[in-house]
Amino acid sequence: MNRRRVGPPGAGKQAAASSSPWRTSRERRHDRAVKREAVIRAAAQAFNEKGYHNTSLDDIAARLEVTKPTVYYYVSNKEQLLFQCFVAGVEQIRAAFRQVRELRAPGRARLNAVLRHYGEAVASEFGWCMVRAEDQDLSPAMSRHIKALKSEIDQGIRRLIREGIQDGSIAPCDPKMTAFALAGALNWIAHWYRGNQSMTGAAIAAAFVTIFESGLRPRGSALKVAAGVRTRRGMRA
Amino acid sequence: MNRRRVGPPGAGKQAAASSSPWRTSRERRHDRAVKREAVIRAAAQAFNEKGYHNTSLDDIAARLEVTKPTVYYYVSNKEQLLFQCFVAGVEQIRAAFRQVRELRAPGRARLNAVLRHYGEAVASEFGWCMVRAEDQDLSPAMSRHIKALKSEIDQGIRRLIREGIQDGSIAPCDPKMTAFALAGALNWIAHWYRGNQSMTGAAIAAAFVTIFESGLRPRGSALKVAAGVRTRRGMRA
DNA sequence: CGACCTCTTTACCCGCGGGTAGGATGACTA
DNA sequence: TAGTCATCCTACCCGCGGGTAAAGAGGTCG
Repeated sequence: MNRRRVGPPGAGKQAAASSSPWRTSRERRHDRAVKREAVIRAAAQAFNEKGYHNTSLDDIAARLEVTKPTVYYYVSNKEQLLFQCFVAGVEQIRAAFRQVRELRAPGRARLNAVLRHYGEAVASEFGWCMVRAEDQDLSPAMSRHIKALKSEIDQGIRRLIREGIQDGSIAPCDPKMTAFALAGALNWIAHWYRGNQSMTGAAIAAAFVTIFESGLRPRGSALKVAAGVRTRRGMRA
Repeated sequence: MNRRRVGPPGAGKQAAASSSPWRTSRERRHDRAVKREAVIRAAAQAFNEKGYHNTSLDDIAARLEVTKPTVYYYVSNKEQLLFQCFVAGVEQIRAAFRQVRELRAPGRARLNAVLRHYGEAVASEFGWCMVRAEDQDLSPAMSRHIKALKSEIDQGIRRLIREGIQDGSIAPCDPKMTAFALAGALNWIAHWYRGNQSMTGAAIAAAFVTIFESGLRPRGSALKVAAGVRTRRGMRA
C-alpha cells in the first residue's frame, strides 16, 4: 500500500491530481516552491473530501503519485500542512478586506462586497481547511495564531456593520450577533458545497447577500398582511 | 493511564462529570438505561470539547470514573456512540417541527418558532455531535441514515418558507438558498458557543431570528438614504 | 452453601498512520 | 571521471487508541 502507482501513464483513476508537477513532467528541476505548493493544494483537496483525520499522508502522497517521504521533504509535518491550507484560505479574505478598504461607498455596499469574496473563498478548495479546521487539531501555538486571524476577520466584519449603521445604510442591530450570523451562514457553505455543483461559489455568495439584505419579512408599503402577528408568546415550548 | 482515579472523593478536577451514576452512588443496581444514557452524555460533552477524533474512549471512561470496557458494556463501539449523540440532538429539532405543525399561525411565525428551537438544540450539549459530525467518520450505512435525517429537517425548513411565501408572511425568495443560509447561521453556533457564555442558547437563537426577519437594509418610509447605491458593479475584483 | 447472573475490572492484542534513517538516482560542476 | 547536491525512494520504527478475553466482585435465589 506504500508502493507507487506504476500503471499505464494517464490511467489515473484519481479524479483529482489536476496537475502534479511530478506527473506532468519527468524533469527533476521544477522549482521547489512549485512542488511545495502542489503538496499544499493536494492536501487541501484531500482534507476537503475526507476530512483531516481521515486523510493519511500516504493518501496525499498517492494523490501526487509520489511517496510519503517526498511529501515530508516539502513540508515538516501534517499539522504544518493543515496550517498552510488554512492560511491560504484566510489570505483570500484578508485580500478582500484590503480591497474594500479603499472604496468610497456606504457601509452596506462595502460589507456586501466583503461577504461575496468571503463566500467565494469558503467555496474554494481551501474553504474546508479555513472553516472546519478544529483548534484541537493544532498545537497551542498554531491554535493561537489561527484564532488571531479568525478574530481579525470577525472584527473586520463587525466594523463594517458599525460603519454601515452609522452612515444609515444598515439598520440598527447588534454588530456582534449580526457578524456571527452572517459569517456562520457563509462558513457553512463549506459543509455542503462540492465543486461539481450547478451553482458557482460566487453565485451562492451573491444569493446569500441578497437574503441578508432584504430579510424574510416582506417590504414595501403594500401588503402589510400578517404583520401584527409577530412572535406570539406561548409557542416556545 | 488506564487506572481509575481513586483520590479523595469529591476532588474530581474534571469540570464535567455532572452526574455520573457511578460516582454518585455506590449501589450497583441503577438501571442499565440510566447508565447508558450517562455514557452518551459524557461522550457528547467530550466530543464537544475535544472533537471526535481527539477523544479516546479512555477519555470518556475517565470522565465517568470507570474504565474503558465498562463503556463498551453499554455501547457497541465509538461510531455507535457518535451516532447516538447525533440522534439525541436531531430529535430535539424534530420535536420542534411536530410541535409547530399543529399551530395556527402564518408561515413566518411558524418558521421562526422552529428556528428558535433549532438554535437552542445546536447550543445544547448535543449540538456539536449533530452539527459537526462528519459523514466520513461513520460507516456508509449510518452515514446514509444521518443524511436522511438532515435532509428531512432541511426539507421541513424549505416547506415552511414556501408556505410563508404563499400566505404572504415571507417575502418571495429562493427557498433552497434561504434554508441553507438560515440553517448555516444557526449550525455555526456550535462552532463558537460554549455553555459558560453570558447569553443562553435561546437568546442567541432569538437574536438571529430577529436579524433574519428584518434584514440589514433599513426599513420604514423614513431615511431612504443610500438606497440608490446598491451594489455598484466594478468592485467585484 | 453453591450456582448463577450482572456488572466491572485487569491485562492484553494489533493495525493504522505519523514520522524517520539512510540509501539510490540522477544532474550539474570541475 | 570524480565529487557534490538536490531529490526521491525503500524499509522501518513505534505509540496511540479501538477493541477484546477472561477473570473478579458482589448480589440473589434455591
